[in-house]
Amino acid sequence: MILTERHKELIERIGVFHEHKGMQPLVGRIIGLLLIHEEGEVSFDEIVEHLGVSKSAVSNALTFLQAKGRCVYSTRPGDRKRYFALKMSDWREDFAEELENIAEIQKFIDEVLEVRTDRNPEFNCKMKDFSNFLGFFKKEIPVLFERFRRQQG
Amino acid sequence: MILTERHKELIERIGVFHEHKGMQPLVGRIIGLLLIHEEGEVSFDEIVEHLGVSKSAVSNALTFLQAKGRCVYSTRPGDRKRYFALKMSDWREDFAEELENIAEIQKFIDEVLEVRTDRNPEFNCKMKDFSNFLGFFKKEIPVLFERFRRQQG
DNA sequence: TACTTGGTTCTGTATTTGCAGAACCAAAAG
DNA sequence: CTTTTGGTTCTGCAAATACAGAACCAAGTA
Repeated sequence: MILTERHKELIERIGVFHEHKGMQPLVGRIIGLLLIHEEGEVSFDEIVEHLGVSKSAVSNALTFLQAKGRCVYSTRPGDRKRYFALKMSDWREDFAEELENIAEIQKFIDEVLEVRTDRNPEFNCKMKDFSNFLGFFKKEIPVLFERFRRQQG
Repeated sequence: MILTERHKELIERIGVFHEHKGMQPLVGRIIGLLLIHEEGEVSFDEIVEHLGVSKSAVSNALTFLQAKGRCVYSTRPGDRKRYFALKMSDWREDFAEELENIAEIQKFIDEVLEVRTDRNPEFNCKMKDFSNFLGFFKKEIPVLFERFRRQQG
């Protein structure tokens, strides 16, 4: 597959987006390439060539993506190459996990409430309120997915 | 206020949590300290002493937190010190913003769908499905807050 | 057997990050 | 005016990051 300027520019932007989420630059670019590539499956050396980076960098980035469960590879009979693809099928679990991660702050809020005195009841009250919302939010996550499923039919 | 070992250890854990979100270490520690401190308002030099860091580092971290709108300071008559506090009142807006941020991936998914061919319809279909969910999710965010408000009465 | 292919692991390095320390500045106090 | 207080800005550096390049390895090929 030949990448146009538009493709390349979009890959860069997807890369930067993922950098902001804490991933290393190349990992984000690879996600972009795997999203954009027509077949959805891209060989190791195609990644090296399209992104213009070293084999070692690609090897490390792919190991990371596989460890995170965001990427898998398949092989083909009579072909030693590995063809890498995103696990798009897992978007529900991945997204739910992200939501639960941001709600993790509740654990800390609750621990803080345990060690706080009553000297600033208003502050404590707002924290308690936030904690209650986070508890509510976590319970609502599966409900949200269920409602989406029904709405889609 | 004197910080116990438990306080200090909790501040560290809150710091690491925020580091994972992409903040620099000291910023996370300061958030922890402001959460734990009884009065909720902490002077500049108290931060320096409790966290054992330099004035310059604290100055930069506080500037960052204020720019992000997560922190404000107040002053007291006849006292030139600034007392810093978290904007706990803004947790709704902050949390909503975080949710919208993680849903931002939809923009990229849609752009990718525009440039993709039909050579892998199954992959495209899963992406479309994800995009639809993200659209649904964004609309549901305010609904979620409203339902929480009613439930709390 | 030696050679190629496909990828991994090791070593070194340019760049970036995160902070310390000192110089600095503005406002208040003496 | 000089000194002190409270905080900011500038300079420099130690450590971490992210990658290149080379050595390396296992499995297949000639």
